[in-house]
Amino acid sequence: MAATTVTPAVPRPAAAGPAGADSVAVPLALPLPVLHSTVLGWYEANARDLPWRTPEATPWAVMVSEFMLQQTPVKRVLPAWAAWLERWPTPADLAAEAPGEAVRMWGRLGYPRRALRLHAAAVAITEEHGGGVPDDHATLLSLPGVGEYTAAAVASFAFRQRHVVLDTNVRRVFARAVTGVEYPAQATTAAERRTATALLPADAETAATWAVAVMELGALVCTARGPECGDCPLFTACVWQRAGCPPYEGPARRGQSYEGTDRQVRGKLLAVLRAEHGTVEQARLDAVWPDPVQRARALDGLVADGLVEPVEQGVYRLPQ
DNA sequence: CAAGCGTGGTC
DNA sequence: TGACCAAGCTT
Repeated sequence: MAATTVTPAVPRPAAAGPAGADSVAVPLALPLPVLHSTVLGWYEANARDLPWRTPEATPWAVMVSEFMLQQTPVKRVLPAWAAWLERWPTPADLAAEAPGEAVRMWGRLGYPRRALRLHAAAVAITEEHGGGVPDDHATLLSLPGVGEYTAAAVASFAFRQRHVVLDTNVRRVFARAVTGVEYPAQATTAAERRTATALLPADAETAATWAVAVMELGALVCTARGPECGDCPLFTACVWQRAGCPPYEGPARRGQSYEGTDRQVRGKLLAVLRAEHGTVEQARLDAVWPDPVQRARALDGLVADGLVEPVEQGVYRLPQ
């Protein structure tokens, strides 16, 4: 079958060259409609049964899931998400509480600044947007803790709109299937965005399902390590596969050291504060880490971030 | 824009 | 076992 050339949905300015000169050649050996039906069919048969994907899931429930899923695996999010929504079924419910309660409820999901930002987003929704999660991308993007990905995800998944949803899974699927490399670059490029735009179904409802379907393919089959190419619906079309699965070439991908870092100390300090419902004396915090310099730096950082509130000299608590 | 930000699991 | 990974955001 001949390779299909896909023209971007949003053409570049004419000044960039003759018409079509800047079109994105997508050497996927599949016509676009076949690509769509292949991935959508795979999704229908293989999608996980996740609670935030059910018709009963409110936009707020979808938004909470997106915050929690930022860098945290689905398995750990599932129970936390259910407990969160049980306690705070609407943005107003969360906004009515102290930010420290959000931090406490966040538990051990990691990156607790997300809890603070989710609380701040709930306050903004309640005070500035009539209590309902905004349905347009730009307004979503203006909320604390909502970046390009999360705004597109909420608009797409909760409101069934047509958006390019580029997360780490989608980027990896396109890197392999379309570009023919094992891993995408560290930062999202304009070329990636053009490719994703070119492949997005025209119909909004279809595009919304397409977005979650490609993500799911990346999460379940086209994984970072040990992809199950034998189970992949794009096996025969995949450019990386056709090239013989060449290994990643490029700069070493950044590792996340943790042992001995300020992050580890912050985690230990905050764990003490989370477990204590009142105030905490300095001595209890001093017990979590031997180095007083690093300990002080970590605590200062938590205070600067608003995750910890100094009450008086040597006494701290979660923010009220 | 590269670096910083938690926590747990995997190979 | 240490490096890498997990639906990113902010500065």
